[in-house]
Amino acid sequence: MEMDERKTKILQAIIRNYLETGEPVGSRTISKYTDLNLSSATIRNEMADLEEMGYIVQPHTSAGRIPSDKGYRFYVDTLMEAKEREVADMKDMLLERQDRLEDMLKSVVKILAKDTQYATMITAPMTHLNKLKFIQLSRVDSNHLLAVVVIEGNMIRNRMIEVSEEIDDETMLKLNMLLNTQLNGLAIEEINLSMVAKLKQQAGIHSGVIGDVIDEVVETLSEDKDLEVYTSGTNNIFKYPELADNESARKLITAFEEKEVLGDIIQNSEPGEETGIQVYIGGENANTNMQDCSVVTATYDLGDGMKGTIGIVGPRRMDYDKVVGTLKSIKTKLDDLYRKE
Amino acid sequence: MEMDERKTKILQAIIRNYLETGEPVGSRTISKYTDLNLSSATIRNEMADLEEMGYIVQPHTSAGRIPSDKGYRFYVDTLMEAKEREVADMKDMLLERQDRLEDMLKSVVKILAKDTQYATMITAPMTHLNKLKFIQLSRVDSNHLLAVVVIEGNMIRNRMIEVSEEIDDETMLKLNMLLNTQLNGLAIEEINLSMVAKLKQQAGIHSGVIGDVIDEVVETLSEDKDLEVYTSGTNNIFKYPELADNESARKLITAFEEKEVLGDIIQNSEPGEETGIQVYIGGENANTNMQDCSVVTATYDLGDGMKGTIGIVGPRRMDYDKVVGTLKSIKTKLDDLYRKE
DNA sequence: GTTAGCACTCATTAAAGTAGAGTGCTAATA
DNA sequence: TATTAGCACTCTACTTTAATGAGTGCTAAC
Repeated sequence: MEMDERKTKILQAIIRNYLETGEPVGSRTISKYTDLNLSSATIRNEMADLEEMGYIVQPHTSAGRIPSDKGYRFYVDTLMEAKEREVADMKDMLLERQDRLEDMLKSVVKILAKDTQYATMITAPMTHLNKLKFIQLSRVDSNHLLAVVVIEGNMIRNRMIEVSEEIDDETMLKLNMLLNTQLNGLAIEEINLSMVAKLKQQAGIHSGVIGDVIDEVVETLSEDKDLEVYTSGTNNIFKYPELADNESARKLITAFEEKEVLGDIIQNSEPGEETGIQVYIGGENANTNMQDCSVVTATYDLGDGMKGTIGIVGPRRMDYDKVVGTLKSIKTKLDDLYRKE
Repeated sequence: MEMDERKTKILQAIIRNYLETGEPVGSRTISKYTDLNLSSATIRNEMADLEEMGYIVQPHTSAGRIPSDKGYRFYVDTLMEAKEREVADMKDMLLERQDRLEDMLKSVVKILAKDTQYATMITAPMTHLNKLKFIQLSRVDSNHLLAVVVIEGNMIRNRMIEVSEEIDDETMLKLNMLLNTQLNGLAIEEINLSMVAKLKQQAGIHSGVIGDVIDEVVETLSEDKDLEVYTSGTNNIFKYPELADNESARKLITAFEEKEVLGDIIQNSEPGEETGIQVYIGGENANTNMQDCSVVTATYDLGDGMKGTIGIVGPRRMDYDKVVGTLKSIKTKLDDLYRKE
């Protein structure tokens, strides 16, 4: 049996209706809902077919139908019309362009959660592929040095280093020069052992300090592998009965608390062809805690290889049109934001 | 009517039992539970008295009694024996003394949540009373300066500053000198307008940049008013039926997501006499979202006026002995940690 | 002052009955 | 051949009723 136009229309009507109400939809409803002018009996026959094909299921005999994962998938792939949607407040916010990326991300998830009424998350752009732009070593007090590392894209990392020997101003200057001339422009993968040895040699009697510093720099650079994830609107899950029961809620809250888990989910999402947007429906999610819900992710790109991901988590019956539309719009904005200049 | 020893014993027995089971306790249970050798009828009479005095309540006629807020209060104030409790893992962790305070705090809440099975939170030590220790201004690229500010206690803040005019090395050196000689050792409150004016004057043609920098510095220093709060074990609330229903859970999750709210709660807690530990039972909580639960806070002190707060949130019938004991122990450890040296 | 005994209350649970939504199937219709 | 009206059937959700039992308050006896 294959999908004809009428079946498609009916399936669409079922899904649309179910997205709205959250109740199984019956044949009579569809008979009136659509402009097909078919009796409920005919619809019933078609629905039996759709069920056989696996697009819809019955929670129990004598209930209406609800979309299966396959049904949603069909809807998302071929039926959905996601128009870019303006998000209020977002525009102003992005125009201001907070100088702290962190604050910007926090604002984005927050606005997104408020706008969509789902739980949202966003990862800071990954930087471990990036290049060292600038290192500054300063003496804070007699036995503490401060290493500030700036990475391409102006991400800043700093680190206190304890030193046993006191270091005079002249040496500081020399060390700074050394570090900057040798390391700038390198990606972390390029900092290998032989280079470290060379640096240490050049540092002479201060090779110990240089060693420490480089260790710290490398660690600093690799450290954002446990990348930051910001979340918002977790409480929105209580708006959807299918997620609000004790067990599901616990699972989700746990997942949202353990940012590492979130990071995995969000990071493993394929960039998703041309759009950069991916939809994972129910069982399609790799993470077991997420198989009761749907996750939509969007990869944004701030240029210089700095990519991050936005994720929206809601019930299976989430408003895919709206969510995808919103994400498209935000993705575009973020992509444009830094690239323009 | 006043509290005699027998009433006290009975009240204690009721509370202990209720803390364990979460079920209203009846007179017969107490009659067997205690070593008073009294019949249930006698207990009933005493319980009627205790109810009249407001220490216990009946959910409904023909149910046993449960402690009222007043009852818990009495228990916490005079009946509880909180012995310091070792927390596994904690010791090792603190000995290592992560160089990033942030990581340390994250570990603490995590371990605490795992140990107590309640939801936990911790604030980073407040620094806004602290003094500027060190400022470093560096040129990152032609139109970006990086300001790194180190505060007493080695808290680091940094900030990118956009400048229109390019600044040469010599000027950078001068500006750095100027900033450090003039501002070091000052608390934020001491940086006033006349001082800023003076600095600008001294900076001559670069007064614009100096102005920007000072603005940023001041903002940077004040910025940790929206202080960091780390949380863990939020999902533990689902372990306690009285908090796990939809409405209560939503409230709590929301509170835990909005760190500002948490910050208020945790910050407004009185240091709590000699122990530094405070217990807020049910309605005693100022925040409306928290009135279904109990909150125990402890103020820790890393020296140099750097104080932070730990909070544990659980049901009214939380194991106060354990929680207070644990907090005492951790508080001591944290207090000692940095002070020793 | 303490306790045994008893009537009473009320939440909880189970069982039974009712209503209604929706289906599948059949036979009639266009 | 496709569509539809009609009907018996199914199953959930809700309401009602009854049974159970834990626990109380009170009284009278010890």
